[in-house]
Amino acid sequence: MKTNDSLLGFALLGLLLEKPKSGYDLRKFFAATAMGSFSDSPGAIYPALDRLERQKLTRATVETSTGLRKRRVFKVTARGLAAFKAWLRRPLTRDDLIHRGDELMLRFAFMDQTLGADQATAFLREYARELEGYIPSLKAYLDATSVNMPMSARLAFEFGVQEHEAGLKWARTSIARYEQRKGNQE
Amino acid sequence: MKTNDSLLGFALLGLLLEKPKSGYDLRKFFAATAMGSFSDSPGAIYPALDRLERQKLTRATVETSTGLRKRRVFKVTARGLAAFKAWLRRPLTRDDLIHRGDELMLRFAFMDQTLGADQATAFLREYARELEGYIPSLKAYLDATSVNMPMSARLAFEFGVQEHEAGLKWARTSIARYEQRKGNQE
DNA sequence: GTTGCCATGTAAACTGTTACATGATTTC
DNA sequence: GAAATCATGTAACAGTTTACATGGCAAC
Repeated sequence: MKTNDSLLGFALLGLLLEKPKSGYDLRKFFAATAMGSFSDSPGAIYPALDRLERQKLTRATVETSTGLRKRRVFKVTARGLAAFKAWLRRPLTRDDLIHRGDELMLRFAFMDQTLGADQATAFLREYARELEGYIPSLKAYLDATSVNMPMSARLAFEFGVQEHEAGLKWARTSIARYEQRKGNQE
Repeated sequence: MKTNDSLLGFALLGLLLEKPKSGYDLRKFFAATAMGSFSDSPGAIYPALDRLERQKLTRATVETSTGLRKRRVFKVTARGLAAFKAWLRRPLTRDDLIHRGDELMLRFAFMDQTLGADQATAFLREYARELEGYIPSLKAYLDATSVNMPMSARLAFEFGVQEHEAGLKWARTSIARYEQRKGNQE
């Protein structure tokens, strides 16, 4: 079921799940919100929409009613929803932590909407646990190798460590917020 | 002097400036250190080295002496050093902050070595100042739009804000460290 | 009747991924 | 002489950027 390796495809699916949209709507959305780091260029979005449709993850219907030029409005199919959920549920690896932090955040952002709060909380716990293992090993590596680095190189490396530490802190307070909300609802 | 838009090209220049190396050396380095998020695949590195050479930013000399298979060892030319410095000195824009954080860190990592501590400190000050302007506007945007977001989407957005706050904190302590070192040397 | 916005699309160039191919030399 | 390691490279494919092209309608 390996859809498409491009983050853009999943971002589009997630946005289309909320409500069917045209390519132009999506472009405007990306231009307005600077979400993730997706470009609003037609040369990226229209081909990506074509790919989704070829894989039958979306289906387009042409609107002429609106008076303006014809719009192609895309809806996510059942197959598309399944592929999207499979993406959200992928196991979290250390490699994701190191090389695909953006993708993890994108997945999490859509999780509440699509899988519910419990799954979102479980994801945060997994994320935190993985960081708890990774950060010490990264620090050990830094200590071992940074001795003869120029100062700015060492500081840049430390920045990387601190980013992960900020991520861990964020995950913990986020878990607490989910639990708090759950407590209030009962 | 617009070299090459690929970060990899600049990363290679920076590493070659420290000491001339072969493609294989560079691959091993990327494999061992997971620096930035550069791949150690030959399909990325050898073509990138070819590009640098075509632009006369590096020059290769073939070694046969080592006994093994011939190595192509790359040296940065004067032109290459100039292009590299121009890259390091590019003005820092808000767009860099939002979309090219990795590139800024890579530039900073090489700064001490190539431009000296004073320029590196100046860069940190610019970075901090730009963040001081950007973070409040990002928070205002978050407050305005997050009201009707699902919780996980709002949290993902907050993560983005907190990453920038961690960056600001990092920049301030890094400036202090440069100043401290300068004080000690005098 | 020209400017501007809505809305779609395409073509060329560049970069990176994956996977394969090759040649030489040391080690067992 | 088989396997491992050193070292270089290429071919096919996917995705993005940039820039251009087009067409209809609205407003002035």
